[in-house]
Amino acid sequence: MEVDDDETMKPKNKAEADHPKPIVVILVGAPGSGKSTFCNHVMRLSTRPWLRVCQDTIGDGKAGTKAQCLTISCTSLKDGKSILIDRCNLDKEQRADFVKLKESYQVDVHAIVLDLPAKLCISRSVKRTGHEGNLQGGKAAAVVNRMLQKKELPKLNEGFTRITFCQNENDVQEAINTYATLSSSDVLPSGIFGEKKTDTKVQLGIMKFLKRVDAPSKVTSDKTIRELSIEPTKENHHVNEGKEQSGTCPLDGVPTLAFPSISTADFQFNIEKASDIIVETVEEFVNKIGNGRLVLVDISHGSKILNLVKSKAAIKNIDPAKFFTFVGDITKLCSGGGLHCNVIANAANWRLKPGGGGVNAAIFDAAGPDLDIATKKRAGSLAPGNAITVPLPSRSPLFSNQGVTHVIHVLGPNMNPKRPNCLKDDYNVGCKVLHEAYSSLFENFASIVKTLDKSSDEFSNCDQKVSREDGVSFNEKNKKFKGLYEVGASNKLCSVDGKQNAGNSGKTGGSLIKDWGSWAQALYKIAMQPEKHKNEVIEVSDDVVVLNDIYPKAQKHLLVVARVEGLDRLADVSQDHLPVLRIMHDVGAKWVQTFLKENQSLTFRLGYHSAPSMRQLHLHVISQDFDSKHLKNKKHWNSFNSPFFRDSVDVIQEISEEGRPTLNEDEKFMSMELRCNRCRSAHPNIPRLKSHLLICKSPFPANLLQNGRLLQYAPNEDDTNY
DNA sequence: GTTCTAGAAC
DNA sequence: GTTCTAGAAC
Repeated sequence: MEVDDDETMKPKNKAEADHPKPIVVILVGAPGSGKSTFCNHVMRLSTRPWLRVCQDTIGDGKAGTKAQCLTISCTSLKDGKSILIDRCNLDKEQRADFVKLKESYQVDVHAIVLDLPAKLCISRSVKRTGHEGNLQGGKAAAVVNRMLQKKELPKLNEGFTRITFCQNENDVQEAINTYATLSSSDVLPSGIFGEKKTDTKVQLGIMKFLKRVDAPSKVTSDKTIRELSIEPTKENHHVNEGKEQSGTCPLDGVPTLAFPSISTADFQFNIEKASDIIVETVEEFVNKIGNGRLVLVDISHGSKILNLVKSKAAIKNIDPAKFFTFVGDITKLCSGGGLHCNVIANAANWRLKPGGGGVNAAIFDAAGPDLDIATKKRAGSLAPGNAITVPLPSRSPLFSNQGVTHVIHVLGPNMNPKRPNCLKDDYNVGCKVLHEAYSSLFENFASIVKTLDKSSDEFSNCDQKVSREDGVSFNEKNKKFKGLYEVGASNKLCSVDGKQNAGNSGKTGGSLIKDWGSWAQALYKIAMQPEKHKNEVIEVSDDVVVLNDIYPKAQKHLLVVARVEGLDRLADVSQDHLPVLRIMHDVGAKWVQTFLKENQSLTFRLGYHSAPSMRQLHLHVISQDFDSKHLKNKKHWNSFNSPFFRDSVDVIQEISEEGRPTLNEDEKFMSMELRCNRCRSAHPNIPRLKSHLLICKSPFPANLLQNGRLLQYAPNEDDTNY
């Protein structure tokens, strides 16, 4: 791909050169940060017509109002003059009206953030005399301090096309040079420049969730910051190789789809036609993606497709907050460009295979082998004009480093005779297929946004911050409990008089005493006297009683309770109990078949809690949707979705082979991070997990699919009509 | 097991 | 200010 060495882009046609677009540059900085100096330097050196709009002097040399600043800004933009908004603009609200000029006048709006040390601003303010804003001397310190407290750094989603952060004099000088040398016809690339990764405001909760409670300690040098910016010069790419920063992308809470131009590279689709289709389809979908936004990304500064799309989108008046173009590497938008995109589109090949060069190779490469595996689970191929969403496993570097939760593979039409399914020059079909491809892509994204909307207005925290690999070894046994287990096992069949000691029954003849609270006796009482609990019991036999869990943790949640006196919990089980365990399993499995006849989409798991809260051995028969208002906390989740839950089939096998079951009683299982039982993605809290569960359609992990641990609908040949 | 609630997190 | 967690009481 073509890469411009020059940061600026020259106009692509004569019309553009004849009518250069003015730009709005909003200075953001405390008093004393050097805003006026910045403006003066730029205006002195620049050949472009500029107007400095300074609220301190706008009223005939005296302080004026924001409205006056806006009026004069409008007039200047109409005259083709670029403007420098020289006021503090420290919070979003102060800037908003000026950012809106972008829509009214179809101009780029840039921010220059003079984020210099407070001390410096104060000392300059204190020292200076004759300041336009009458802010000097002793009171300056207090004012600057107060203003800095409510400082809100600008973000792209406010509507800025470009933001430059300056944290020291060198940064300022560089920004002055950039703007001073900007001719009337030059256009600066979009994006965030010069942002210090260490200053990124990452919420503590998120860091904690990532198990990176310590704030990032690595201070990046100024040079490094530039390398991490989105400027994709060859040199930068080389230097920056393998140096992505992880988890430090600003979280602005907006679901964002980054997508490359489909079919215009290797598939040689006409760029002019492609740009029309992109803009048309974006226009069609921009109001169907909720609070989401679409970003067309290209790695090259001089990208023709980006420029074409940008200008056509402006003509169509597409909301620039909902759709914009971005120069950067689509696999490094967060770490390299400061733009968090939770979803990225891949210009895939029909086999959905890695490699081949271009975006496809880059994305598969950056995502690691997990993307290939996850893709294969979804589909083996893709037809032109289609798109398919693949949730990215959380261990993928693209997930952990860039916050990408989904990759949408898209296949566009091919016009290249050297590639499969070439349409030759049939643009009638080609345009239709490309439109379909983008439609399908945006539909996929819309459905992701929809599900995220359900979960929270603070979307970004949900999936993006998930990154850590499991820190807990599932097979690790807890020594303390293993010891207790052995005592329990040695006391097998030790009878307990529950009636005599209802509140404190336990094992005698050993040191292990299990103190069952009075509230923990309910199942025991029902198992012993089911006739007294006819309303609760749905099946009773000599060996078991079956009842609905009164606080079901899923759509279907039954308990099969053993009617063996003294068999309080799994720790009490020995080979002597194998028959009753098998009966419990069979009864559970029979109920599953009943439920599956009603609802074929359910999946069930049968198992025991390693350390139950309720007395009397009971088998949980639970559907795997976990769609229940009673599932409220981490313990609820982990008791069914960590090694704490022991599958009935495994328990039976272990007892048969080793004489006793493995217990995973350790409290650590209850505090494990909340991971989806299907796709294994981690979630920060129960509400977010539950929102995710409602939409996750991933297949169950391999370990659950083995040994009959999961019970699912299997069509019976007798039931078929053919 | 749940409910209640303080206080932490957002 | 609201949401969420986690510990105590039952």
